[in-house]
Amino acid sequence: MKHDLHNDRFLLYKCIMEQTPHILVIDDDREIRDLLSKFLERNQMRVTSARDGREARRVWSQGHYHLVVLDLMLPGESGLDIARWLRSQTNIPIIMLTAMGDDTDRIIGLELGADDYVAKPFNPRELLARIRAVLRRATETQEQGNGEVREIVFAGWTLEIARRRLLNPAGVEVPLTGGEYDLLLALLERANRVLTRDMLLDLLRGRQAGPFDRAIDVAVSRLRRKLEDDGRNAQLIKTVRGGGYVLAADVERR
Amino acid sequence: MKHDLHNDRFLLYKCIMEQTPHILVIDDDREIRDLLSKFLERNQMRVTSARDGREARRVWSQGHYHLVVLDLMLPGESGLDIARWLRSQTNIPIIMLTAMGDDTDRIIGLELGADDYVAKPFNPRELLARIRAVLRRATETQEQGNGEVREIVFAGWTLEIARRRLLNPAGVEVPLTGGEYDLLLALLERANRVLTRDMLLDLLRGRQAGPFDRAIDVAVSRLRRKLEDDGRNAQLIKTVRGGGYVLAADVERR
DNA sequence: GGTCGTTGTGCAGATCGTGTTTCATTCCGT
DNA sequence: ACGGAATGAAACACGATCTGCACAACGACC
Repeated sequence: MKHDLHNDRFLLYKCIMEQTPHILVIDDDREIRDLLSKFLERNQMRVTSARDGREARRVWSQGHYHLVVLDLMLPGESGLDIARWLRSQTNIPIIMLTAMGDDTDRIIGLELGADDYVAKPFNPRELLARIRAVLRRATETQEQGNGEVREIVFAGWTLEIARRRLLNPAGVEVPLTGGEYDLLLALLERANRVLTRDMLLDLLRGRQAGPFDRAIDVAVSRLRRKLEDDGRNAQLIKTVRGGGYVLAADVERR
Repeated sequence: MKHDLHNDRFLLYKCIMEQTPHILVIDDDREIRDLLSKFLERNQMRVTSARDGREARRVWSQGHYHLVVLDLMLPGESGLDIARWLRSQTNIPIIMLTAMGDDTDRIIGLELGADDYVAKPFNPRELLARIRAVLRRATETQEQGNGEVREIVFAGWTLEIARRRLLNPAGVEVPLTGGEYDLLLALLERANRVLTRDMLLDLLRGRQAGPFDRAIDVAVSRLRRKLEDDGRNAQLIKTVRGGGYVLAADVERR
């Protein structure tokens, strides 16, 4: 599912800026808890797990969570009870793990206020997708009027975050590829600080630089052309020989 | 995020200042009433329900509502009668629940001034999305002074909400299928923001994308053709490679 | 049961983005 | 100056992604 690559990047960015989402997994099966921890953590989420209601409540009181993954079938206290208890505390999003893909379960789950449910046995990737969808819905509705950064202005240019596009000083759109946008954003966010190729590569692609890796150079070159910033006597993106690149300009966040 | 104290206070504040939307659900099926109450309430809405016209009128006179969800098929007094009666009282937004594919009902309902309709059996999330959309339209224009949004104008085209139809710049109707209308509305409502396929699928069908899901692509393609917006150099619906689609145009709500 | 309209899937081809290669140019220490 | 290392930029190549078409599936309506 390559097509949500940019969304992944966006999530990554948000994680760094705000806080990576923190998931509470409640399941009695140790294997599942471990599997989920590993898997979700590999996908930029923090995970805490609990084996039953008692542990869940204890853990709950000690941390802040963004979403709960809850097994409906627990020994002792039922998952439904835990859901009810959670609901009495907050309106945190809940994803239920149910036994059968039965519609009855779904209705019950939704009545109790689950935001989604996943049938067991489940595919971790599917659960991840649903977690993301639920988190997205949760944040989308709340950050309507929120004072987020909408655009970044520098040297007459404007980068619109929501639309992922760049306007030149005359206000005309200059089309950027995904990679170019990411690079520019990375530079702007650390304006006036030198970024090594390693850092940029790690930031943008999450990989290490090979021995003769010119990827960043080329990306910078292409971005410079679009910014009408000639490479030899570049004004905006200055190269630091043996060091990396700096975006040299006053930036204003709005 | 939602569950922390700060945000709870904020929500509380919002509730008091703006009033959480108050929904009146009119349906004879007890299960549906309960399901909707639970589901909507945990999505920050107040819900009152009535099982028939008599109860609806009684409840109506005792409270103040922002939107009505109305089942068309009621025993005794028809849903259409209730809609007519509601219309004689106010211009409160109405969302109709219709039996699957009953086109006649749909037409009548829309002519009576329903703001949207949802086919039964429905996905609660889809209904929620539509409720939010209708409420958003209603309040947005209220703030601008005059009444409800009747149509959305963009790049010369006009989308008539009440009649669910599209007029080209010359004023001629271009017939849209249900899915095409929904897609266009979803794009218009978030104009100039990138929507991933996941989001669109979630918004339109309440489901998540499979690994080779081409549904959205095709839908966009077909919509583009009707909008005379050639795929390769599309002006209205731009594709964001690896990201999704954006409707790029100034939109005016009336 | 047949037909039509709508929506999803598979496939082939076109397009676009990005890394690599290559070579010219610049920088800097010697 | 000279030469090696670093950088800029054009050309190329490959893969990922998008589009359009044809067809299949599905349900509604007659």
